[in-house]
Amino acid sequence: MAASLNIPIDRSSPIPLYHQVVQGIEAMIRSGTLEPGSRLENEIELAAQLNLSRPTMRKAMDELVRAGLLVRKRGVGTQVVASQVRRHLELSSLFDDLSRGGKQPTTKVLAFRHGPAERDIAETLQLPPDVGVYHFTRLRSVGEKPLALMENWVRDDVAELTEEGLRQSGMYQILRDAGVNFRLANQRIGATVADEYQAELLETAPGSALVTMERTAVDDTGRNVETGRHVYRADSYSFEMTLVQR
Amino acid sequence: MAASLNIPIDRSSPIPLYHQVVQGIEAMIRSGTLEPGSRLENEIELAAQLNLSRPTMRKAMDELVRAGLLVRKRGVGTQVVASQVRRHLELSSLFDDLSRGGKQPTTKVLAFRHGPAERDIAETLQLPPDVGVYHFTRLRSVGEKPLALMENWVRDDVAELTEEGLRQSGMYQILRDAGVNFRLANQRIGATVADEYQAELLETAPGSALVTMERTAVDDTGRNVETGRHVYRADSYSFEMTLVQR
DNA sequence: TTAGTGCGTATGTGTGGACAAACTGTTGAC
DNA sequence: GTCAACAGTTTGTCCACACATACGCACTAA
Repeated sequence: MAASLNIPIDRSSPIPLYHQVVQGIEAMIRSGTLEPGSRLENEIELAAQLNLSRPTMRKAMDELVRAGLLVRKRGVGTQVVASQVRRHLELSSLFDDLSRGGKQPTTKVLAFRHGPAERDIAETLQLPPDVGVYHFTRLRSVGEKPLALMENWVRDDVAELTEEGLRQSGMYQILRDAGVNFRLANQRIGATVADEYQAELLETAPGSALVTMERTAVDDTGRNVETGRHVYRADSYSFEMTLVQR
Repeated sequence: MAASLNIPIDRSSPIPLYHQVVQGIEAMIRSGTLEPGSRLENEIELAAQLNLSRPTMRKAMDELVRAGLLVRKRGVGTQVVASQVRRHLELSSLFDDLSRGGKQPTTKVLAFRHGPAERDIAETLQLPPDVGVYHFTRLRSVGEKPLALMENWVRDDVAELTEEGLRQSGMYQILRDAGVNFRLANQRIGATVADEYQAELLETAPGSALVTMERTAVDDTGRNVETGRHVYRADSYSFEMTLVQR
């Protein structure tokens, strides 16, 4: 038996119709109203039920297929994916992640400098000659437990950063508030073992495992705004993601 | 000056028109014909140049925006992203990755078993009661250099696996050849340090850093086909990806 | 000089229709 | 009884059109 949708569509809302449908179906899947593995009515029928055109309905379903929540097969139909799906790895900061998880992250600024960039950083960020960088190192903890040691470089023509500001909130939040719209980031995840310096700060033993992450973030004007090198205690942090076949 | 496109469109090809455009633009960007940061003509004009409708043109550009190669701004136009963009982290095996990189991966099967699943594995794979698993451990090397130690479980109702087959090619290749269409995978990346067993096999020192990866893969019918726990030498392997803000 | 207004331009959203291609189950021939 | 051809269903692709909305710039008025 194919499942119908019962989603309120508000045509006066500023939220696009297809996105209202996306939110509605996602809510039904995550709440269990649409069971894993169940089959949906065909596109034409669903569009008619919600008084939408088929292209609009399809656009909504396209997004859900990309997100990995639905699976389509020509000549057969559309199904809800059986396994639970995490949200796609997002372009967010550790601070936001922890905050959303109900944790209380605290930040200690270990070093803070503002000036011209070293050559390798200037190259990584593709900096014009007259643009400098903020360079700072932070220790991020949850409760009393240190979690991450983070070194970052931010070009100084996108926002004004202060040591005080970095203590108060996440770097990404500050940059977003300053009008930076992040678009994408190149990221590399690896592993290393703690040296004495890292071990002392992270309150772990030298030689214990650390997750390493290097990231360079790009804004909507195509500038490389920020690059950083982070290490995380492996016993407290790992990267989870859902990969979707295209 | 806004850039035009010069892409051959073959309307008799089985490849959809919008995908031909995607391939064409991507090729122009990667070859440098379209320079990073350069602006494209507007959608209407580009569609006209290629004798396509605007929706088709937009669908192509949508994909490139999602892939992080283009950036659009309403009222302004479409630009090529300045920084170089890696391909999105794909649902592929280490074997494929190495082969594409021109390497010659070799595989040693350390253990191979076929039978009923342990309870935690049965739960992870959501196995029906009468389905068993293949359980095997492999050592993957490039040249003489060991790179990864991989333990996997595969449900036995999707394909027939043999020790010999696993020596010859990658697990994903075997499963694909057997008609399994992978759709998505949940994956977790972390770090650990090598114990004596791992160190000996990977020809490194106990206590050296290893990248860990756990993955469960889902096929297009929604079944959890495979799960595995891998460790990689951190000095030889890391995970690279491009995150795209949506 | 400067702040605000308006207009042109480009992308964003939504509709309707047409035909193609793939999969499934059934029918019919041998 | 087996297998191939066929028809029905459903998603995939493509087009033409209309209107909404955001951005940037030039012009205007205080």
